[in-house]
Amino acid sequence: MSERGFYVTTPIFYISGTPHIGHAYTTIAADAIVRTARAHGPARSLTGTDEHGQKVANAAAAAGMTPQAYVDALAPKWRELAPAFDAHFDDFIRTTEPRHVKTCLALFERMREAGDVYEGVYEGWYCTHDETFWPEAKLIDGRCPNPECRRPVQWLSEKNWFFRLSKYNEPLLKLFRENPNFLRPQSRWNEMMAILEEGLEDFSISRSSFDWGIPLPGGGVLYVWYDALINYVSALGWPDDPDGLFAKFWPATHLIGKEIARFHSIIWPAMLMSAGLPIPERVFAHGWITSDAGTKIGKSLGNAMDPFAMTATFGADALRYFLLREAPFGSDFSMSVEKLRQRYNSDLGNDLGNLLRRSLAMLQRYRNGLVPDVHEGLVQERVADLPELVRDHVMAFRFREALDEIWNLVTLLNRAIEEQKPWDLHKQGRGIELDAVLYDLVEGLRWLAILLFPFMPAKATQMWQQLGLTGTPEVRWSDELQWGRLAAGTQTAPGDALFPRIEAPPDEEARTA
RNA sequence: CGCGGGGUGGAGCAGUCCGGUAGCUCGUCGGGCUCAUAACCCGAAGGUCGCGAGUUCAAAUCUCGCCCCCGCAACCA
Repeated sequence: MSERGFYVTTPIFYISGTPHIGHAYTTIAADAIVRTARAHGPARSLTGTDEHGQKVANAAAAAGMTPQAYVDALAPKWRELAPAFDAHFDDFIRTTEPRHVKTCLALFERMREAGDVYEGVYEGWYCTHDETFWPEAKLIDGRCPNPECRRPVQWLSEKNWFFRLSKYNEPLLKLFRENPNFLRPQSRWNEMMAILEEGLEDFSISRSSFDWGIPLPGGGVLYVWYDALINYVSALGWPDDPDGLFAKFWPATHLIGKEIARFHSIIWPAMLMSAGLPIPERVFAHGWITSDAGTKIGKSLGNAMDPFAMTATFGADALRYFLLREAPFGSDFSMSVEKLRQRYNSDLGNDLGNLLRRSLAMLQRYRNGLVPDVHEGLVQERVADLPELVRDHVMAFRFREALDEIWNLVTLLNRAIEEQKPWDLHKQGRGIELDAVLYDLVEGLRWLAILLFPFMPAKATQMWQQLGLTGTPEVRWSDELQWGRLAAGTQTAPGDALFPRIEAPPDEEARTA
């Protein structure tokens, strides 16, 4: 890694929504990647809330509150999201904070100076109920095309600021063609290329029909999406950059859901180009989590799995593991409490948890829990290239592949026990061979704790402590993933089962919201 | 012609871009072991890779057509 730090962001969450498994997914993935990056060099992560827009204003009015009081009341539930999943973010930004307002206005000004912001008339058929403008062609019998609405629409027009997005059509095409990795996975790249090839149109970046937004000098407020995207640089202190964060960490890696790929891979880069700032390093749009029936998880469908309830049953680390191991990152996948339970029992309980327990139990029984002399050999050879493999996978968002590699070590150690049969070595008094196996096991487990820390920070720390180590496995990989760092004579401390078996499927409450 | 995803052994999925003995997890069956969370290890059974045609020495993979499932088209990550 270069001197420049690694910077990953989640989208900022729309404040009046309800946290669901999808938010947890993005949050967890961002946390795993930043923890991995931090094991190699400086790294920073950001999440936050998107608090402007007419919907928020309306909801606040309905609740009899000012918009500010309303968002202040809702912000805590989003702050609690990350900690509930053992995720740690270096910063949490709210779009109502002064630092964000300042940055937005500065960026707007830059774009205007560049000649990319101009005044125009924003008009179209408007459905008051849905708060949406519809193109003429979409209307059905002159009414709102939303099947659940179908109300009459009215012609609205207001004077607003427009962003000359069309000017960046060619530069964006060039970007996509020359740097296919700018947007991953491939399916999203294809989709966005199609949009670019169709041609981009300028769009309105301000509103004058309501006032819950960032006020512009000449009147009106910024369009909520325009304002929202800027959070990624306002959190770094641009343009003043008092702490040098922008210089050190920009450009970012944006982790998003596939439905907002257009905003992050087309509009946002265009805005940055206009302002003369570097575009994001990469945008990765992950897939959606669906229920067993293959239907999308969403509050409106009434099938949202409550991620908080799931952590109550299985623990945050198990949920983290499941989400990152179950499917290739980027595709949709379905989840259920039953699937989670199965993976929990087989991968975590049987393979990993049981490995730790049986290893420490033998060490306890045969060597009073003291780590024997360092043994170099086959296991050492086999794991030599593991850290690099895992790191490369994680940094390319291949979480599942990273975990597959790590699990190869789990299997290797379990197999080593079967093949070496420590209980026989003990009975036969073959102490040197017994020490060799036992060392391979505990040192292998130490490696596992370090490698698994980004995925399961709490459980990896428990492993660390049972191995008799102090602190946490949050260490520099280049320093600590050296075979033989586990010192002879270390007193191990076997403890509770890492992942106690969960037999009965949890009640239905855990799977519906 | 609205957009997109998908159809691979009992279940869930990789593999498809860059053709070449069809792989993983779970489950099932058999065996081994007894350190361990009835866990672990080994082996086996089980698939004409949705259908048809084409290209090719060779197709799950490329081309064309068709069938079926699902999501989006509502500011839901």
